[in-house]
Amino acid sequence: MKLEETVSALISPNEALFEALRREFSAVSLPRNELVFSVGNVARHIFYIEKGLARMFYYNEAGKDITYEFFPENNFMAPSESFLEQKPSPYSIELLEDSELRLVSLDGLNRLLEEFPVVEKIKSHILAHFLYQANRRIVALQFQNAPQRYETLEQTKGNILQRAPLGHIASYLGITQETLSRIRGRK
Amino acid sequence: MKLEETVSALISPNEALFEALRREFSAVSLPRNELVFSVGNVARHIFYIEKGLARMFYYNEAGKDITYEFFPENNFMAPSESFLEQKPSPYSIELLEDSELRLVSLDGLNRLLEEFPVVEKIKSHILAHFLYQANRRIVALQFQNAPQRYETLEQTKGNILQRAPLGHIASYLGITQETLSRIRGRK
DNA sequence: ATACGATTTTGATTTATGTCAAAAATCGGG
DNA sequence: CCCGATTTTTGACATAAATCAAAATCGTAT
Repeated sequence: MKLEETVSALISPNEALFEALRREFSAVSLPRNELVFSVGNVARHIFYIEKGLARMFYYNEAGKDITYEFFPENNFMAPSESFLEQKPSPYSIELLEDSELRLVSLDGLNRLLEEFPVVEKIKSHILAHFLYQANRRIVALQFQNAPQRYETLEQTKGNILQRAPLGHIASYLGITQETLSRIRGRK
Repeated sequence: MKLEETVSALISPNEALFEALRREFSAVSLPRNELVFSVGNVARHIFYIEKGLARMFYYNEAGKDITYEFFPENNFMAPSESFLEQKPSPYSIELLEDSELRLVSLDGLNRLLEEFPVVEKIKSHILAHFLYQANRRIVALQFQNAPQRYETLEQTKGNILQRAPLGHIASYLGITQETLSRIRGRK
């Protein structure tokens, strides 16, 4: 079970905790194109993606579909602000491949936190990890040009390039798909 | 004491904890232009800025000084990844105004965490807050044009516009100072 | 294997923003 | 209060990337 492995890497293993995790995290297999969470709702779950690929996206003022982030297997994924603050999310999440997910509800997470205070550390770790990713993203968007950002993505999440459609990758990079196609062409 | 107020807003107050905070967070007043932390070092402190204004910045490959973030009074501030993972930081922090800071060392923080497990919650809160900020930043940089980003900054951190020099604001927005000057001119 | 729709590429043109240079305004120390 | 240094503005031009349009390619269901 991938979730267990990820958790083990964060804290010293503990069988009682693992049992609780198995109890609180339900497993579900969903097909490609499934909308796992949709805009306007309050997030009621945190997901862990054991297999497959998902993307979180939003529609900008012009109504354009913009990919905010990709989540390949072995990652936690959630509209964090919506989930933690229990407010409506501007983002949706959809699957780009047939996927296997684990999900925990807010109640489930709170039970875990109460029973195993060490879970707060896992939470910190996950948040910190999200934050580092976001930081790198900002640096890239702030002062790299399009080919450099593509290069950066290739280095950090190379497999996404083969797995996600062009348009999604382009909006993730903050460019149009025509520009991305040209960048690819020149290499 | 501002730090206490901020902490009180996050968890239910507790005099013993406050006393420990006073013990572990030293206070220091520093003048404008002071370099509080510099690139290449491993961060040994987390700062809380009670009064004044600071900025975190880095030099990109072209050697250009780029402002990554501004920290006005009543904010926690740190090269988080460097501090939490104890590795060298690509960022420096300098004061843009005479400031009053509180700072806690990693040891100090660990003592607090051990003595008051609830501090882990404060940590999660702070990380979550940083993450939300970063998320908004990414959305702005990903698909807003320069005037829109300026507008967004005006709405979210309007006072910075009067307090920080043009060049720093421009690099924060991912544009040149000439472009920023023109945006201001047209309004 | 074929055909249709979706995705990607290519081309021509426009636009936003960068670059380089110099003038104007502002700031801070003596 | 004044002067040199720094910061901001303005101008002319260059360039990266957007837009609009159409052609080519790919993937999938029949």
